[in-house]
Amino acid sequence: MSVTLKDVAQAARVSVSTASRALTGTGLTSERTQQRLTRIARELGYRPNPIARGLKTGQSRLVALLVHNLTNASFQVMAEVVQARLKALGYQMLLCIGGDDPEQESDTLTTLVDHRIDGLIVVPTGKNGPQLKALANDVPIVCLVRRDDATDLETVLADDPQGAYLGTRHLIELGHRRIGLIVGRQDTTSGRERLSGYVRALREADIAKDDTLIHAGHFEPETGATGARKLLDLPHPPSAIFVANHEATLGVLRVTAERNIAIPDDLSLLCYEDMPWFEWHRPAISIVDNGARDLANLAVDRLLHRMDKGNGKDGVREYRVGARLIKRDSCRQIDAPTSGKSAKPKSPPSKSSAARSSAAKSAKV
Amino acid sequence: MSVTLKDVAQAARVSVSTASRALTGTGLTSERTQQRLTRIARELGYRPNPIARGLKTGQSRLVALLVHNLTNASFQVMAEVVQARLKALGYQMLLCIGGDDPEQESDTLTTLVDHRIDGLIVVPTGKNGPQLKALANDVPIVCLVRRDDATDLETVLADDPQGAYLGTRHLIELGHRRIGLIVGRQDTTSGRERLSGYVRALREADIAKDDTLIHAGHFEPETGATGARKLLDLPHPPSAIFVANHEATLGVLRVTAERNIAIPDDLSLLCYEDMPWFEWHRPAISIVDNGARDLANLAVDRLLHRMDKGNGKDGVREYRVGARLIKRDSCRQIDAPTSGKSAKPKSPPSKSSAARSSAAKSAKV
DNA sequence: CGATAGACTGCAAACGATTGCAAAAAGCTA
DNA sequence: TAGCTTTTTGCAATCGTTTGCAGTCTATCG
Repeated sequence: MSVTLKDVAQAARVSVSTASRALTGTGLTSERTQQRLTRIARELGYRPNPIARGLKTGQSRLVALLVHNLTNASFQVMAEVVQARLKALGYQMLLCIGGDDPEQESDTLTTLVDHRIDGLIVVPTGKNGPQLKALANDVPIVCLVRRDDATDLETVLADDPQGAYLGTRHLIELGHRRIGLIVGRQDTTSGRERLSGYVRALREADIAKDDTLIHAGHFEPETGATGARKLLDLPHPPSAIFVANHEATLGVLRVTAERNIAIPDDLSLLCYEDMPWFEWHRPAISIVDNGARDLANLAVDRLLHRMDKGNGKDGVREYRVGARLIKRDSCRQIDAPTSGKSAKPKSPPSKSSAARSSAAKSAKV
Repeated sequence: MSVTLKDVAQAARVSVSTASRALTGTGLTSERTQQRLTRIARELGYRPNPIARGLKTGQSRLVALLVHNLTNASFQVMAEVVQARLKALGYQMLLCIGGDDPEQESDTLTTLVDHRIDGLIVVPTGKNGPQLKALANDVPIVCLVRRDDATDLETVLADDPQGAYLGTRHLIELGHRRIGLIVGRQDTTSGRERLSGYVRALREADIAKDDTLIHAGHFEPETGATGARKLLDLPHPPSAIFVANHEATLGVLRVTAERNIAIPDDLSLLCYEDMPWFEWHRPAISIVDNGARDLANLAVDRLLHRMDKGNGKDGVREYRVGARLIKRDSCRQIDAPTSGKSAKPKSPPSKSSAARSSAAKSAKV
């Protein structure tokens, strides 16, 4: 069907080996034949067959990215970054969706390695440590966003302890003392670390940790709904909720909408990881940004390094990418009942606050 | 490194060919050897090398999906559907992001075909017709969402004329006479067809088409912003805007927010294609749903058919998937100034309306 | 019992590239 | 021009499968 190296060689009246050497630019052919062959190849429209080449060389020029889903904006960004970087280097990205499901992850992993991918960036479920570890002997692997504790794979993580700390501190500085936390599964790195950041900020401010204010659950909108209901039904509900579980955000919003809770007047809301529309939402939603773009870039850097310099076990195994707070309009200053903290007023004067309340009422419809 | 067929054959003391036949289940081996070999293969952890197999058979068990981006919720859904369907059949999905950029599309296409993909579902930019057409000889291709007019490829389209018609009619039924339209590039099928649906609804209602109310532009948020400004700055601005260009939605929202325009009180807003958060937005945004899931499923059906039954030029070249209207809260009934149309009041009483206006003001901050 | 069909199996040639090794060609020195 | 080195080239094996063809074995039938 398509033009093969043999065709090119025949047309040029040289052997296939010479053709190969000329076209791959090994420098083992004379300048003249090289140029002649490149010309002929171009004229014939020759395109090397990566499959055949791969069989011989053991490389596929395929790099896989395995994420949980594509609804999460961070994963979207990462996919786009990884794709762009790899493409520039002549690799094709294989984007796989694992659904945070260990079985699917395991399946996909074997398929990928079967296909002799040259490298893999994976957001691990954390349940396939042994498999990942074994695979890492065959192919360079970099973990992203989550660590798989059963492995010692090179891992690029968001600075979740810091991010959660920053977010919590922000709320504290606004005068909140009862801060609800909705967070991810505690058997994941990110879940645990965000909780720890939250706790640290509380401790620093001498606020007692109240376990009834903490809701940990799966990475699903439903978790947010359940959590929000639980928190809001408390005898003494929180004045702010920190949704440190990205997927849960929609669930929380649903509940506040259902109950006509005005944000930020009745409740301050701080979320984790951006979504493109947070900025346009009214009120615009404040977030802790996990730096998805940086994470992806660093992961690619590390992977390329491994693919290039060998897949050995070198020194650094863990990289952290800084988180930062993006203040928008979903958190408000509250009148600190007793505390003597210096509180620069940040939210607009009462007029606006009143307007906001009525907005909340109108939303009842 | 890994276990090859040869190893299995040796362990079983048969020839490689027998091993191959036994394991691929050709039925050309005795029941006994077949079972024995499967057992041994399993024990040894043999996994066939798709590269080697591909070289011989010309198949890769790779199917590519080429979309513009991953921010568009429709593409997300499609990617997930396609991935799930293909995986169940033992194919790996290659997800590629083309950015609606002809050059990138062209690049990606050649790479994909080089990699001997078994099938391709593509949302074409429309600028690489000849190439697509040529490629279609080598590999089954199905176009999705957009048609490439320079080809006669099998294409699965949303019913955009109908969708735009439904949306526009909805607004008309609510009493709107001046309806702004923000729509995509007119050199794309979807762009043209949505415009035509809009026009048809207008004509049916005996409303004169006013070109100043129509803004066509690129598939980008910026288009929405520009369009919204243009429309709102009109001496006699529209009472409703139909954003029939999904990507433009955020831009429109930005402008309405900037200008404190209350939706739906000051302006009714109807959008095209869902986003997961439209439902949670206040007001929840009414949309015309393009049926992304159905589109993807149908595209997979058609592709599998081609891969299975041969890649010939059969009868039907174009499939349409119905659109439907999803009413939420961003469009309101307006007092028809003169028209005698029967108008069941749908929007809440004035009290709420007033509240909503003040909500708009509060958003100024 | 010998012939013959039918079921299995193995040999060897692909698939399209890469690559070690040795031969041929070219360049250089004397 | 012979002799030697240094390119440059070609042969052939190889990567791990699949598959046409021919050969072996068993069983069945006359």
